Amino acid sequence: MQMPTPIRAPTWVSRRRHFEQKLWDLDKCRDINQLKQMQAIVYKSNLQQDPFIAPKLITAFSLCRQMGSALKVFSQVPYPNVHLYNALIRAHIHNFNSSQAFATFVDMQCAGIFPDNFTFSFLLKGCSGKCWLSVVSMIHAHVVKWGFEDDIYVPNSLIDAYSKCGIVGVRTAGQLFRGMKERDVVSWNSMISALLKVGDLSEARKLFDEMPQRDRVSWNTMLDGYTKAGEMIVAFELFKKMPLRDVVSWSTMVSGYCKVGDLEMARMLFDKMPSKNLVSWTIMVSGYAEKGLVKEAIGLYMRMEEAGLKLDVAAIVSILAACAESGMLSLGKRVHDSVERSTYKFSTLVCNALIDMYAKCGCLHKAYNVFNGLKKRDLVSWNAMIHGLAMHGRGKKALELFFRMKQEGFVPDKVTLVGILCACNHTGLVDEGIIYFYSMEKDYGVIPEIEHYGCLIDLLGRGGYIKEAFDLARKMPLEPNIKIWGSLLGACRMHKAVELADDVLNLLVKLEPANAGKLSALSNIYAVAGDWNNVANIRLMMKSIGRPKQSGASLLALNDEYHEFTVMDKSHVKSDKIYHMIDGLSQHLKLLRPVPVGFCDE
DNA sequence: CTAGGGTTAG
Repeated sequence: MQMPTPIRAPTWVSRRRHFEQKLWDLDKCRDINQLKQMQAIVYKSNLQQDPFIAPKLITAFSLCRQMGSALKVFSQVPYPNVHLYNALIRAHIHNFNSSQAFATFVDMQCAGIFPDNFTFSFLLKGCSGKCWLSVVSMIHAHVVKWGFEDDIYVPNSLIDAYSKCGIVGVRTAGQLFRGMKERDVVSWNSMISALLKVGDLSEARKLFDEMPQRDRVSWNTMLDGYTKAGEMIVAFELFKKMPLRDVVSWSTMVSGYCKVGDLEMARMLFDKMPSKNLVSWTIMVSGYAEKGLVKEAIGLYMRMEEAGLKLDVAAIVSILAACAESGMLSLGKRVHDSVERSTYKFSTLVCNALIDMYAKCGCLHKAYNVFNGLKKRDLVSWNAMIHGLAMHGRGKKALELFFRMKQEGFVPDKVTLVGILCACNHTGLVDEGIIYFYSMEKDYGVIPEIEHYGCLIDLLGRGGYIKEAFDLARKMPLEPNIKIWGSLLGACRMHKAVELADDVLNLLVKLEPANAGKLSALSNIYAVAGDWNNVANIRLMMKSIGRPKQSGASLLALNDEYHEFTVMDKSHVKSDKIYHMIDGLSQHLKLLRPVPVGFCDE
């Protein structure tokens, strides 16, 4: 039997349906040209005030970064309703303009439009990533006032927003959570994640065990909590217990083992993963790179490329950060090559990572090339370049750049000032450093933090103002950390100040009793000064701690091969020649300049 | 017939 020919709808019907569908999905449109076409159709059909179409247009424009057009659409509706206001609030938040979102919220109330539960969810989303406890509390008050505290979405958003406001916020979130009439899995997960953010593993675990049902996010969140804390044994137990393990679970474990330095275990899990994605590969490659395992890192990176995976911004940035950390220039260059072949070479984020990587690897000219070629520099770009120059003794150049960035209208932040102090420090500009430090709050509104104090103390110590450095460390409003004592110790050694080193010893033992490395540095100071009694004391102390000092090693990369050196290392076959060379070099340096800092600034 | 929640891995 012959099948009847299907009746085809006339083309105009299908075209109309086509447009209807398009209008329906208007808010999902992410292509600006298509969007403009659609807008023309909307205007032609006189639908620009349609209560269903107008919000969609606003959303679409905001997603295409066209806030001007979005605002225009809004202004053409004579009496906007809640939906339209909500759409505009969300549009501002999509464009990272929370203050405009709040302004819209105020406008809306002035216009006599009541907010609804959506309004608050959107506003709270605008607080995420920020630490705005007072703002969140204010929204919370409005939520109570308008009676939305029992709408499950709103308190869930509140928990999330509070959880980003430090320990106080998390406590408030906890109160809110306990007071909720009903909680869903999102409420529990948000609360667990909040507790983990402030490092309260045990409380998080309590909730995790208590919650009525757990989904994969619950398990993965808890797993991540343990891996971030380096608790790999507990993490592994949880991992085994999980009813279902997805890519995230596996990747979390791989990442955790990488972080604790167990690359073998990490690789074993990586190989066993049922499925891998870009993130998993990135974790493993970065893990190798961060630990300086060149062959493994590059080998895996190449396999990743062969597997046809295309790096995204996050992958590039993580791998480059790992390269910067270990000084793995070879892999960093490969990543740069692949960046050059992609559109990411215009990305400020990616270029900043490249600048940092090259600077940390000592390739200042390459860092500078990237910096110069950058179309849109942001504060991070300047900071990375300034810091890079500063670290390598090019303090004058760093300061020059600092003046240029101010000229171009950038406002220095705390990171910039660390770079500036570092520049002064590594160039022997003691007076300048002191001046910058004591005027940074007045000039740039940056209140000195521990890093800034650390720079200044190091600067004073190196400059021979040991007494002043100690006084500052004792009098500063922050608790000195191990790095600060370490730098004071270095200063004592450099200037043979034995009596002050005694003070450091007492404090150091209190702060970090097991840090045998610092103890041995101290014993060296006594040794230099010929105080053999104290040398013996410290050796005894180190013995009682029972952890021999792990000697610090220097790494030198030559043609993708790493050479490791330790103090007095004689293991190299040509070590005699090497030491001969070093002796010659230091003789030469002594003749050049007696000061140990500031030797290579142009 | 509109829209919303958690971000859990790099």
